[in-house]
Amino acid sequence: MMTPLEELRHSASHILATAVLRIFPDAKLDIGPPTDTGFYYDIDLDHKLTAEDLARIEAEMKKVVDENQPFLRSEVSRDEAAEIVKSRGQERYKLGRLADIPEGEKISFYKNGEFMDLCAGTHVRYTSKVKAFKLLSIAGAYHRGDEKNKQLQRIYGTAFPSRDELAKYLEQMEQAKQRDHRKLGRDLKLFVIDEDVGQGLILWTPNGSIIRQELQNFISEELRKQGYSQVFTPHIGKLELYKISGHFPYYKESQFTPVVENESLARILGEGCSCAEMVVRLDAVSSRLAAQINERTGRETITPDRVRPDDQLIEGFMLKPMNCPHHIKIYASQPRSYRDLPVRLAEFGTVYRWEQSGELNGMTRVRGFTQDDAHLFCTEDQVAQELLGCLSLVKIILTTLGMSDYRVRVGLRDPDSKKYTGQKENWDKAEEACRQAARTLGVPFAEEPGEAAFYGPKIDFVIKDVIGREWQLGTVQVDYNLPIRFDLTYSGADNQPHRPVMIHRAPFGSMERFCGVLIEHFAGDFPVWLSPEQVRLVPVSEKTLDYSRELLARLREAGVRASVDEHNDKLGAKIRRAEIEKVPYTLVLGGKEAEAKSVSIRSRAKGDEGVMPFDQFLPRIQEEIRLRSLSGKKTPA
RNA sequence: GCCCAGAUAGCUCAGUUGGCAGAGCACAUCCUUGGUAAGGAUGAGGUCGCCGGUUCAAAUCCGGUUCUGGGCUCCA
Repeated sequence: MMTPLEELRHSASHILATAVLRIFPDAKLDIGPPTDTGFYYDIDLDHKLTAEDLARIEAEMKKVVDENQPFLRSEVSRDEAAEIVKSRGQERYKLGRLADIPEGEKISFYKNGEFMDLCAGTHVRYTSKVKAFKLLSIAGAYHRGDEKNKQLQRIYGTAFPSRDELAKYLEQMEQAKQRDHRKLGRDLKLFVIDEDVGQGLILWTPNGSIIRQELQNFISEELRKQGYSQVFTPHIGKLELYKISGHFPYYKESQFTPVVENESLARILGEGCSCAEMVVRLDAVSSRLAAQINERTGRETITPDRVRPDDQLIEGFMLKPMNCPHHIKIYASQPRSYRDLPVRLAEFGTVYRWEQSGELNGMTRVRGFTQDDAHLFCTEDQVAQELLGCLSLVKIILTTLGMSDYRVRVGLRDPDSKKYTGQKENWDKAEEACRQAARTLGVPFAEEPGEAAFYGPKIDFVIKDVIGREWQLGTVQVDYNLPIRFDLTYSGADNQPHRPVMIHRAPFGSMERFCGVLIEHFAGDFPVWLSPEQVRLVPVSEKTLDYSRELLARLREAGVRASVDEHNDKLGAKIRRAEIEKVPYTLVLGGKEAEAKSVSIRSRAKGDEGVMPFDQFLPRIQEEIRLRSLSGKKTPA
């Protein structure tokens, strides 16, 4: 059953189809459902739709609305339905859609004017009910969402019960555009992406680097409190490392091509090795490694066809697509006792993944990014406690940033599938631990069977920003697989080797995505502790330039980020500049202030706050920074 | 990767049927020395994304390519 709004939008999509068929009678229709924000219709049409076509179609839709056609439902048999579809020349997609309807379910059509569509309904009574609508864009969309199928043209639009609501929605879209991190990133000089450096590779400019550094400092402080050790590891690792972990060639598609050693490359070229052969050899492993992995995992994890003689193997390195193998090697670098556990290794680790070019987006979807990563090595019994620790960290940081609106998804195994590694009892324990941990947060959480990784259950964080958009950021994952593949052990109280459990966690995902979300969350109005420039000193005239410079030195000495506006402009223009650059505090310095060693405070949050001695202002802002207070933030619109 | 649309000064954009490259903001210099969101004048700044083609002549037309945007697919 549709909500009234969905009904309205669904009806709008039928009106869209009606209009399209009037203009392009040979259009073949697929489906046209309502969405969260509007509706679309997928259409197969040789003519490439243009923006002008969109205007024409919209005008025709208005006519259909004015014609005030009733939406009429009729129920028919399966054979009759097929006949209707064929008689209208719509068999290309509609017959397939008809076949999707389960046996025994009612088959219905909805008719308005000359248009009739296979449709479960429901609809508004008359086309005239759809008063406030707008077509928004044309996009390509694969039939049934499968990239192997033909790509259809999708027309997106939206509809609301009233024109006011439509106008409000369009206004909201406009505002969202204003706070887009790509726009703010450029305006506030936070980051750039350069064509010559590469797509999806972020260059953090000085201002953005300050924000990232402050966040990292903050996270690091919390990690130290929680007993983490910070480590550094290189950006590359040998191909074999990822063959042991199983990431290569399994995730080869989403990794940068391996860096092949010069000697290896020269030898292969000398042999006149074909491309196909080269690919096989890249994937291949030595018989020694295959035997090891198969022994450890207790099954034929590496099949004999992947094994090649040593002289055919290709030596090379990979840009690391994840940090775990490196951290595992740190764990494995010395004997571990149960008394040492948990070992918590944290790193702001930069990883590289080959995202498809069409899905790159600003800072939120990139090819090189730095995870706030950590790997916890613990005993079975410690898993639950460690999960709690991970979640409390998330809670502290999100609360500090004023992002307390979030939910978690607990990914559990699919009870019917056999793809999971590890023992059932461990899974049961780990899943229950995830469930319990999520419960302690006091935020909504959903259990999703089948969403677990093959090596363990996980907890995902979905964060809602101030304008209601949701962002999937980090995850916490329990892993039984890698400790086996790397043969990790610790000595237990019984003096026997035991297998540790690993927890992977990157609660904020990556610094890039997190900062991107943060930019939009704050609309660039960062709290004082995160602001690249915390104080702008504005001399009323050149006469107080010296006083301004004196205060600048004192602020810098005190660790406050500040600058003097030395432009030859009037006060109003300097205030405006500070306002546009979103500096939280502007100190206006005229003759009176210089005389009294005071400052006239204008804050981003409250405007003109009056005059105060500088010696009083300094501790005030220092305290605000120290507390990582949100109070300096402009109240969100 | 696929579909569609773009790319002109640091930014936002104009540029007609192919005929000398434009505006506003920002920037620099000078005048002005000021009291809470734009004082005035002058100036500098461009191989019109890149490569090739058509043409007497290309920002403009054609082909290719790179990047960007909106979607689709994907996201360990």
